[in-house]
Parts: sequence; structure tokens; C-alpha cells
Amino acid sequence: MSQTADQPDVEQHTGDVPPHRYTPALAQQIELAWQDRWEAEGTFHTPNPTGRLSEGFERVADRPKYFLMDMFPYPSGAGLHVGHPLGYLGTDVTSRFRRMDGDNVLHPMGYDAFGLPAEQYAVQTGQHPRVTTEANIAAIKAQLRRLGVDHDDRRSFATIDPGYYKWTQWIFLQLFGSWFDESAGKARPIEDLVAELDAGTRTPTAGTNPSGLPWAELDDVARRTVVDAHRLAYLNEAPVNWCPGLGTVLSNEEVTADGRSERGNFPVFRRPLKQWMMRITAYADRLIDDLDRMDWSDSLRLMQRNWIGRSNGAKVRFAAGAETVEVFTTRPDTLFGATYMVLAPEHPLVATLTADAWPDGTDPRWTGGAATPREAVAAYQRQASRRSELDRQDAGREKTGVWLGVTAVNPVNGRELPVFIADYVLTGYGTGAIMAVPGEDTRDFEFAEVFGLPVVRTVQPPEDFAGGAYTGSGPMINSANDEISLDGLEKADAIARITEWLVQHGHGEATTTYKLRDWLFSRQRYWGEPFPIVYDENDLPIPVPTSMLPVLLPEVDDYSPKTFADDDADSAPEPPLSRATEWTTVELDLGDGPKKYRRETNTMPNWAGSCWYYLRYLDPADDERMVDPELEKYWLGPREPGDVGGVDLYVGGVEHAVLHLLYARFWHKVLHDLGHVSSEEPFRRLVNQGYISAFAYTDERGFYVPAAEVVEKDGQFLYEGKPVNREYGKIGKSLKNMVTPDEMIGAYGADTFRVYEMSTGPLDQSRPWETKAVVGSQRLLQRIWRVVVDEQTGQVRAAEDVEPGEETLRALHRTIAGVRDGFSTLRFNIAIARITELTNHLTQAYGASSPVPRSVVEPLVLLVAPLAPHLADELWTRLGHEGSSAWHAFPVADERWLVEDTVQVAVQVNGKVRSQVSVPADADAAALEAAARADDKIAGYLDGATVRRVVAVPGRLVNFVLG
RNA sequence: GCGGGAGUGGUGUAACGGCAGCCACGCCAGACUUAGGAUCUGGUGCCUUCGGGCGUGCGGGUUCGAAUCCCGCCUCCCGCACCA
Repeated sequence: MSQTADQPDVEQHTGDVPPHRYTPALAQQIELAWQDRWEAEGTFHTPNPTGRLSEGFERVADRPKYFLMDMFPYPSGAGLHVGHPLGYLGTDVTSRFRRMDGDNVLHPMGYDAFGLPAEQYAVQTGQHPRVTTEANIAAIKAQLRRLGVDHDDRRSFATIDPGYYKWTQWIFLQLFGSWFDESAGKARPIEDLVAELDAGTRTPTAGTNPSGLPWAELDDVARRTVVDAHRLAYLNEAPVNWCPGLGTVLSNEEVTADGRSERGNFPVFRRPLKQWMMRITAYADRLIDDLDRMDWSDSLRLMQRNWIGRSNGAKVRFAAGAETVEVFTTRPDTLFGATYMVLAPEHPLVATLTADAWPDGTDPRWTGGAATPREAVAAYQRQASRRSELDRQDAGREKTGVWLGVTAVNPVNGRELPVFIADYVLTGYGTGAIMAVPGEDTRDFEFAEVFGLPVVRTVQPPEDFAGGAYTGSGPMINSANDEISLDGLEKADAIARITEWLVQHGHGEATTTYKLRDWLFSRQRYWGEPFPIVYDENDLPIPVPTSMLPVLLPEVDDYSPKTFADDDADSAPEPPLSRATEWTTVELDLGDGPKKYRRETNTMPNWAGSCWYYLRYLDPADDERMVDPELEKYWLGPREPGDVGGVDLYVGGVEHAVLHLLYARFWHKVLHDLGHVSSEEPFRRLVNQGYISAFAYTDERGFYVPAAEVVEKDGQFLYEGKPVNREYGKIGKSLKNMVTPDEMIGAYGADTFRVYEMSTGPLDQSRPWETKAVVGSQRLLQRIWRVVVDEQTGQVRAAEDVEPGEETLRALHRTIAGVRDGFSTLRFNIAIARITELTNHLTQAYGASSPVPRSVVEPLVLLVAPLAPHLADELWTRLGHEGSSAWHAFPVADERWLVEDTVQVAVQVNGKVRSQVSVPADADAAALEAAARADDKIAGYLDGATVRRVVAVPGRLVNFVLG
């Protein structure tokens, strides 16, 4: 371990410290011994109600269950810093507290290990990803053990274990084997669909039957194609996010707003490719609506709501020559104000709509300088396709576009609307076409200004309105035809009326659109779960029978991905598994005799393994089932009818707000629909822990200097005697401000490190790291130790025959109440403050060596046990108890000692505190007032003044309002 | 631009609408010490003529009473961003 200026040198002073002091060296010794003992005795084994892990359940059968967990770590090889354990310690303290307080607590931990970063790390180090990943897992496991966390180690696994990914593949087959029945609002087995199609009670969903022939007239292959297009996991040829720098395609959630890969920051291009998709959009409504049934933070729910992006509106059809252009709008009430239309440059109707020649007198601004509409459109499309995502999304850019040379007809008033293409309309949203209402839409107004298009106002702006698009509320104007008038109506009524009219006349209908897209599920990488899919001679997908799972990831000579120049948009993905020629074809007997099949060579994204791992903790060794339904019901089932169920407390970083948390909810809902789980949601309560950052320092050249060697002097920061600039940022090697748990544990012990991390604020709050402040937590633990153990003799100071005084009893019970409050609200800092107060009180009341009442010492040890479990267990056994305190009942405050006999009450005059009076705790308002008036100081203020009013709040204060 | 959250000592933080700053770091002083980066004790918001005055980003409001509730503004953080 490196020595740095901030760390105390333990060895230097051991010569003259008392022989039985709680020193870092003693802490180490105690901690290692207890960690061994907990493991040997299975202290933290949690019994299941049934099955393989049910031994000892009768001991906890009458306890309520409590399932809490962390977002499991991803062993990247970069190493843990002091910020990483924050959440793990938060759940650990909670877990230990709830176990002591009478819950059957499940607190497991596993490892997310497939995926890009692990593969990249392996490529860098020239080793097989399994080798590096397993080494990294072992390292993290050892670090967690050294922190003293209470995970049930029998339930641990990694997503790369064949026994685990067998069931990841099984879940994929569940998704492949089902479809979303819109009328039922849920997923159903695909066999039901086939049966209903056969029976003629259902027709294929729109867009799934390219031939258009009736089901009965389709041949087998055509039927399979139709059915495949209904599945929740389906193959689709569509523009996807192709990232040449990573050599793989990515999901929308993995691409940043400026069109780059979240991982590695490489450019991403839209490119049509045939890929596996997950039909998450079918669940958009339930994913939004059920957010309100869960205990998640408002901000997180909002992020999911925004990502799903539901908007209610209407589809409206406009006739354009022989064609019909369908638009989506959230403001059908402004239909009378539409003065032109815009299609996305990639809209499929552009080619058919485009005119051969410009009509006479065409505004030169509309032509893009081209001789014909076709030339103008071709040029504009080319320009739009070359434009990067970043450019295209720059809202500040001047609007561009060209006219197609044709018009469409507004169904409400017959007005001829010129039809443009412009890149401010996006292909992927709504119908890829809009009606433009410059009077009430800012973007349309900007376009209208550039192209000289008319503006018709349909909402009355206020008198002082400055001009431009008016997006506020107001009565409708200019909105009437022979049959309908919206004039005078407010927005909501107007939308209802016009929608009704559109439906009556066949011009449109109410509809809902979403920003959420289906989840792109294939990756062209080696280090992931293989798909349990093979292809037959028709190139159609066939599921591998569950009896043949898992489909093992084959060993290959070259597992590195085929990557390309970052900006090589025309490159094509090449899955590493396609090079495993032995593996790619396989002879199987799938019912009609042994045949050759071609394997799917894509792998799953690393989100797959993390989508359902919480279920596997219930029994990771179950080889018969993904999860035993009885265990799922016990640990995750609804607590009462209408409850969503799920993990009782899930702690993790906010960076997974729309990735892991959305995908996992989707899978869980599918599993629920198919009857595999009783709960409707995976995570009932979710808390985002804060981040720990640290100061970093730059010298006069702007280079970072080692933060640990910077000293502060008179408000200045010095490195090697020279002033440096202080910055604040992420902990890491690049800022030279790395501090690791191992260093802190080496210098102070795990308990001190735990107490320090928990003392710096509520769990969900971000905070700075400050090594020099850790000593405060060490001093606290030393004082607690000293209250129990005589530092000179090593004798236990607790004595049965010493009765605590009243003040000590009050201090104890106030502390119990405060610590409970802190633990149950994840504000561990409050619990630690109360424990500190009690410890300081005992230190003062009983000195360094006189006996301390056992009736106070024991509760103190139990109170601190969730925070500093090694120290507590050591003291607990020294106090004469057998074994760990982990299962001992947590102290309960006695109300008797929480209420005071007499209370100090503030006396205010005109709202300012002028004095204090001591009154009986149950004194009523009149008695309070009398006591206050009797106070000399107050009498002085009241003398000669008119008391206009007296406010007396029993137990709180008296306020005299003078006239 | 839209949406959300937050602004309290030198620092991390704490305060059912009721005595602002619990607890800790740091700092100051003292005790024990050859010594102190150990331990223990006391002090520590700002100003002060030592009476007191002023203090929770700024300005208003509600209230007997506001860090807390309401309105406006400023600053910072987060999310989304031409989403029709």
C-alpha cells in the first residue's frame, strides 16, 4: 500500500498507545476473524420457504420478508475506488438493521459479466474475456468480503455462467414464443395466435402479411413469415444504429443525443440491416402507467416517462392527388390554421408525390435552385442523408426544405396546401409527416418565415402578444366551416369536437404515438449470450428446444470484433461467431428427422443478463426452472391485491434510468403475462445512491498533480511548496485523485471506512470525498470501544450492578429512536450523529475506567452493529454473548424515557426569542402563559405594553404579540 | 428552449411551520506529555461600543411565527432537446 501524506502512519506510535486500544491493527485483526467466522457459520444464509435453500426456514417463518439488493457490479478491470461501495454499504446497513429488527432479509449479490467493456478489456490485455472477467469478479468479491457486507454467498452467480445464461436464453424463447394481443392488452403464447388465425377468429395484424392474401390461402412459409412478424422477439430489416468503431449495432438507448456511442464515443450511423428486435413498444402504456404504482423518485419516473414519450393526438389524412398523406398532430384543434405540409426527406411517398415540373411563377425560395422538383428533391435528400445527427438536431439552425411541386387538400376547408420536404420533420416519429400551423407552432413559424408562407391564427393571442407563433392558451378563432365551428372553444373542447368530426367524415381518428422505439437486441460481438435460434432452408428462424439449452458460447481463435474506421458508414457488421465455422452449422433433430441448420451468429446485448438477475437470486442452482413460482411469490409477489410486488429496495446509479430499468421492467411484464411470475414489476422501491467525487489539483501548466500530496496552508493549496488550482470531479486515475477502499481499509479498517461513508450524508446525496475527515469516524469507534473495554487492562467495563441515571436513560432512548429513524429512512448520517451523542455522553458520565451500566452498553453495541458489524460482534462476545449480534433483536425505545417531565420552552416577544422558561411537559396554554409572564426578562418587555395576542403552544413556545 | 431538483458557518451536514446550525472535519485554547498528526476537556455563524444587533442565494407575500408554504428573480446540478 502506498503511503500518502493524509494517512496516519500506524506503526510509528504503537509503542506508547494503551495496550488495548482499538487501533487500525486491532481492527484488521478483528475484522478478518469475524469475516471468517460469519462465512464458516453461515451467519448470513437466508432460508427460502421451500426447496434447496429452505433449511432453517422454521426459524424465520413468522417474520415478514424483505428483499433488498444493489445493481450488481460490472467487473471492468479498472478497479474499485471509494465511490463504488457507497450503495453496497447502504443496502448492507439496511439489511443488517432489518434482520435485527425482525425481517427475513434477502440480500444477495451477483456479477454482470457479458458485454462490450469486458470484451474490450480482454482484447487490450490479450487474454480471453472469460479469463479477465473471472479474475475481475474474484477481485471484486474479495473487496466486498473485506468490507464486511452480509451477502448470502450461496446465491451468488455471474451472468456468464452457463447455468445462468441457459435461462436468459429460455426467456428469449418465451419472448420469441409469444405475441402481444392488443385487445387483451397482454402477451399471449404464439400458439394461441396460430389457433385463432386458423379458426378465422383473427386476421393478421396490419403490416404483417405482405402478400395480402387471406390466411387460409397462404402456404407454410408465408404463414410462418406472418406469425414471425407478430412475435415479441422478431427479425426486422430497418434502419439501425451502426457503429463501425465498435463493429456492432446499438440500441437507441446506447446512442447519445449527438449521435455517438455511449460506450467509447464513436460515431453512429443509421443504416438498414436485418436485426433482432424486442417489441417493447407494445408495453409503452403499461410501462408509463405503472410508474405511478411504484415507490421511485419523481425525477426517475419522469425520465422514463419522457423516454417513452407518449403523446395523445390525432391522425389526419390529407388528399394529395391520387395519394393520401397521413399526419400526426397533438393539436388537431388548430387544423384550420394549417397552411402547408411537410414530409420527412425519407418519407416513402416523396417519390410518388413529386411533380415533374415547377408550375409557372413558383417562388424561387421553394425550389432549392433546381430546374425540376425531382432534381430539387434528390439534391435535398442527398444533403439530408449526409448531415450528421448532431447537425440535424441543432434546433437553432435555419429551416431548410424544398417544395415537391404539389399540393394537398385540407379536409376541413378545402384549402390547397403546398407539400414540402424538410429535415426538421423526423422520419421516426409519428407518421413522418406534419400539417404545418405556423400561427401556433414555433418550428412551423420559422419555416414559414424563410419560405414566405401564410400564417393563419386559430387561437386568440393576448393583447400584448409580441408576434410569432402563439403556443399559449386562448379561445379558438377562424375555425369554422359549414358543418362545424370551433370558434370560442378552449383547447380541450376544440380537440374533442374536431376529432369527432374527422372520424365522422373518415378524415382521421384519435391516436397516441410514442418516442420509444422497439429494442434492437442483436450485437455483432463475441462476448454475449448466443441466441437459441437456428435457421432452416427457408432462412426462417426456429427456436432451439429448451431441452437443448444452454446454447454454449463456442471457443474461437479470434474473438475480437471486426471493427472499422470510425467514420466508415458503408461498412457492414461481421459477427465473430460467424468465423466459428465448426459451430455455425449444426445437425439437429427438431421433429422431422436429423437436418442441417444454420446457427444465429449474433449475440445478445449485455442488458439481457441484467434484465432478470433478481429472479435468479431466489435459487441460482435450480436447473429445472428459471425460478420456482413459490419462491417468486414469497419474495416478490404482491403484498396485497393491486400491489405491483417486486424487490423491496433496489439501490443503484441513476445512469441506468432508461436502459436497464426499462428493459428489466419490460421483460418482467412479459413473464407476468405468460404466468411465470406473480409480480407485475421487478422493483417496487428504487433509490439512486449519490456519487462520491473528489478534489483534484492542477499546477501552473494545467497538469494534474497527485491530490493526496497536496497540502492546504492558510487557504492556499500547495504541491511541493508551489500553489496549485483546486478542481472538483470524478475520482479516477486521469485526475490523479484516486482513493481506493483497500487503502482506507488498510489505514483504518473496514468499520471505520463504513462509518465514514455512511456519515457524510443521506444515501441519495452526492458528496465529496475527504480523506482527512475519516479520522472522525475512527475516533467515534475508538470511544465506543473505550466505553466497553478498559484500554489499560482489556477488561470489560460493563457492570450489572450499576444502574444508569435518569439522564443516561433519556440519552439512550432518544438515541434508539433517532437511530431507528435514520436507518429506516436511509439517512445513516442521522443515526451516526445520535450514536455519537450517546457515546460522548457515556464518555463524560463514566470517565475512562469506571464501570458502565450493562443495560446501556449492550444497546449501544447493538445500535452500532449495522454500521460497524465487526466491532459490534467483537464487543458483543466480549460482553459474554455467544456468537454474532446479527440476529439479536434491535433495541426498542421506551416511550417513558422519550417524554420529559419538564421542558424548556422558548418565550418570544413579537416573534423574537427573549427568554426560556422551564415548565411541566404537560402544561397547558394557560399555565405556559403564566410561567412566561412570571419570567423577569419577559415581565420587563411586557411592562407598559399592550399585549394584543398570546400564542401558547404546549411543549413548544409562548409568543406575546405586543400592540 | 422545455422539464425536474437544489441553494443553510471555512467544509460535509442537521432542524413535525415553533429556540437556525445537532453530529463531524477543520480551526483556537487547555490537560496529560521529552514530544504529538494520539487521547481527553472547553471554545468556534457574522458584527458589536458587550446592552445587543444581524443572519438559511435575492426581492416580495401568507402567518402570532418561515430555512421550511406561495409568487417573482438569480445561480448551480440533472434529464430531454426541431418529438409535431
